[in-house]
Amino acid sequence: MKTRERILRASLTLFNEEGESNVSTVDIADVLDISPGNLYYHFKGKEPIIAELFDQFEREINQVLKAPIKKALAIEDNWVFFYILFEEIYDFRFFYRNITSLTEQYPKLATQFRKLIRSKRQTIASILDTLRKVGFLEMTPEECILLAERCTVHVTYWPSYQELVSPKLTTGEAIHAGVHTLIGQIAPYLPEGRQEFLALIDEFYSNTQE
Amino acid sequence: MKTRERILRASLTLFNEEGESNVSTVDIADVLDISPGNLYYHFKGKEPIIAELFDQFEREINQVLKAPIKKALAIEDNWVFFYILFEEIYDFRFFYRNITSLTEQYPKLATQFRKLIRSKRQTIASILDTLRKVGFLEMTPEECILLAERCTVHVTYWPSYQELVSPKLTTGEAIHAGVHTLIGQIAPYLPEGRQEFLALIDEFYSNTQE
DNA sequence: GTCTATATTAGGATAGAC
DNA sequence: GTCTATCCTAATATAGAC
Repeated sequence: MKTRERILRASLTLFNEEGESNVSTVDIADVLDISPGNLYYHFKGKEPIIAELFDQFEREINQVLKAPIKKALAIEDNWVFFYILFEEIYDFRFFYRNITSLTEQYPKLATQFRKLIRSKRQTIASILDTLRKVGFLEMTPEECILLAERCTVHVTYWPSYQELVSPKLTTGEAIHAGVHTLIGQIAPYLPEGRQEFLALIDEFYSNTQE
Repeated sequence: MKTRERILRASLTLFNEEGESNVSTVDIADVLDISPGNLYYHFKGKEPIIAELFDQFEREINQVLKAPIKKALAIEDNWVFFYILFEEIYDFRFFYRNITSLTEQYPKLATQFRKLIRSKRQTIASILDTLRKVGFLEMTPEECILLAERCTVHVTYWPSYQELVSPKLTTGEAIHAGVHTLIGQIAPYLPEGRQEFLALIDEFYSNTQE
């Protein structure tokens, strides 16, 4: 693998594990056994590294976001959609752990992040709206918009919350808990059988663990 | 006002406005027109300042949290409760803007913050449970617990979300939007009339603006 | 209590040899 | 492309005079 690519990978790992602000250019060079000078030959500093990582994240998440729009969704597809969305976020979770300080330090990120969140909200809203129109969910269009916004907050901040209150969970457990809580948010709009619905999602999770 | 107290006030303002990591001890000394040496006479650095600010926040928020438990609640009292809770959080919002990096840098904070969030969840859960028991909300005890957790995530991260997606809102507008969205989360468990319920909260807000 | 002056350190960044 | 050496800067922290 080329040095440039190795720097990106190592940075992502370190940022996720230690938090971006706790990782210096020297730290990155250290784990790669290259000199700081070498690192600076490839990237002028942390900022361009982060910018490139974000571009990569943006591309991947946009793949995820545009997938469900294509087809009318079966219910289980939605669960899968949220699992994949959370997994993607976990892969680049350092962006979410400290959104505010990152966007303060790298103003370009603020614009990109805002745009990303808007896309997420938009996608979630159209999924919910589809489910509403086919009668699977019983709600007004206004409620649908509010719900989409709450779901957006949820997918954006759940990983941070989880890490704060239960730092010992594995990623898989944290993601499942996130999806479960998210679905719990949608369940009350089912015309009936919301308990059964929540049980189904747990069953689904158990199956994926085998 | 004593210098020690002035340092605390100025630090809180600066932290809220600029973000904790963007404020140095020299910055704090500057706005107060005192020397960095003088600041270090009163506090050994930013850490003890932050620790003392958090203690203060903890005391105040605990006042807020234990209030609603005392009495059976009228519905409007709950709105007021959430307004006050959000206001308190906004007063010390720098803690919430970057929970993760703060708790990484000051590990003591992590423990305290976790405890605080547990109290919040506990209080919200008992409010909801009361409303459930009197039949105002229709849900199982399990749903009640899930809802309390979602509400906790919401009050914890809403300010950050709001600041990210709509940085131009005034504090008052942001808080109202936060309460509105929060109530929207509870509304679906009303046996009936959830639209009217949401309209009520807006009306309530308009009244407070006069 | 408060100041000035200074020490220390860590991180970001570059020049020039290989 | 990579290294070594070095510089610059900002932030933390302390010593000692007033």
